Amino acid sequence: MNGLNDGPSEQVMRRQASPSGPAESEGGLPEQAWTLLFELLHTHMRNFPALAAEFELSPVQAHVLRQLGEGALAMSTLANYLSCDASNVTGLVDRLEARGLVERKSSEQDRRVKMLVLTEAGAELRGRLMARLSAPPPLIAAMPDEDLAALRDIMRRALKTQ
Amino acid sequence: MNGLNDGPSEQVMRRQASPSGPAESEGGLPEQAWTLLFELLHTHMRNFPALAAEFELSPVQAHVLRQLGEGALAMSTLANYLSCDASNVTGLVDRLEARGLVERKSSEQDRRVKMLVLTEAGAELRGRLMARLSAPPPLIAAMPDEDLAALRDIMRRALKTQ
DNA sequence: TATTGTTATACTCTATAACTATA
DNA sequence: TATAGTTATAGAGTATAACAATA
Repeated sequence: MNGLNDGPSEQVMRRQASPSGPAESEGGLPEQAWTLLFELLHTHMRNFPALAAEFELSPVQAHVLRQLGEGALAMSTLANYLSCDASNVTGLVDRLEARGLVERKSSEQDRRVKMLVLTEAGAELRGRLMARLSAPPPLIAAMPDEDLAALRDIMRRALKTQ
Repeated sequence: MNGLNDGPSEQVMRRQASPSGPAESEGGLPEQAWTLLFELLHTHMRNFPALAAEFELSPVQAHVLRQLGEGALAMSTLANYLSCDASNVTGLVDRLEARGLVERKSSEQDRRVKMLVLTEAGAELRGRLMARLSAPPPLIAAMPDEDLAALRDIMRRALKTQ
């Protein structure tokens, strides 16, 4: 188990929206919209370790599995993706390899490079992880269809323009 | 420095949208909308350690400062908020206290409890951190006003209903 | 010479378990 | 007895620095 208190024994002291950001009414339109998204975002970030722990993965390991689904990746590319030093990736991959989730394959073109690929077990675990990650959180699930469609269209445009 | 490669010496190998989730067209409206938001979310999550490092904070320390801005918090409440064991909070607060950012104050009502408050320096740092966190990311900043207003209104409704 | 990955070392974050001081 | 916080210990994530193999 990882990243969680077991019991619901706590006095929760729930807070209203925006426990952190500036008043939502401040700033221009981008700030107003972002401040609200920020809420959802940080709630999700807070829950991510617990979500990864459901699969007995650390948050970083979950990121690695997520990324590795796209195909083979050089260790250095992974280090870059994770914004961490290459020396970390060695240990990170050691542990994933020990669990039989990934494999190192030496590159033929450049024998310094080691490519990472998911094992069958790794791909299976990744599939379950991705399904879990892709399940809309309650706040999204509760939205009316009209808002969901608008949100989808807005995000489609934004990601396309990017 | 923390959580970052220094140079832009890497071959970036950028990917298109959705490096992870299921096809965006799958599922119902909630899944479609969520899959797109998911993209933005994980990009933000990936950058969070680097962002915290700009203030020489670990990601967790940044979360603590963010949360502590709302007022005094018992150590146990903070542990609950962070979804971590109480024993971690001791060390976490030790380090923040050593840097002069927070203070422990014994509660008068229950002398077992220690309340955490920001010092003046802590409040100042938190202010700069929050300003940085609240700055809309490029993807949001580039949205047309019409989409921003719609997004804001949708999120307002969602957070209110919650 | 420069780059890829490893090893060595040190610090932070995390968990569990045993302890203390209060309640 | 139960709870809030600490201490002790161990494993994982992170950084820097030095290194081997390869380019």
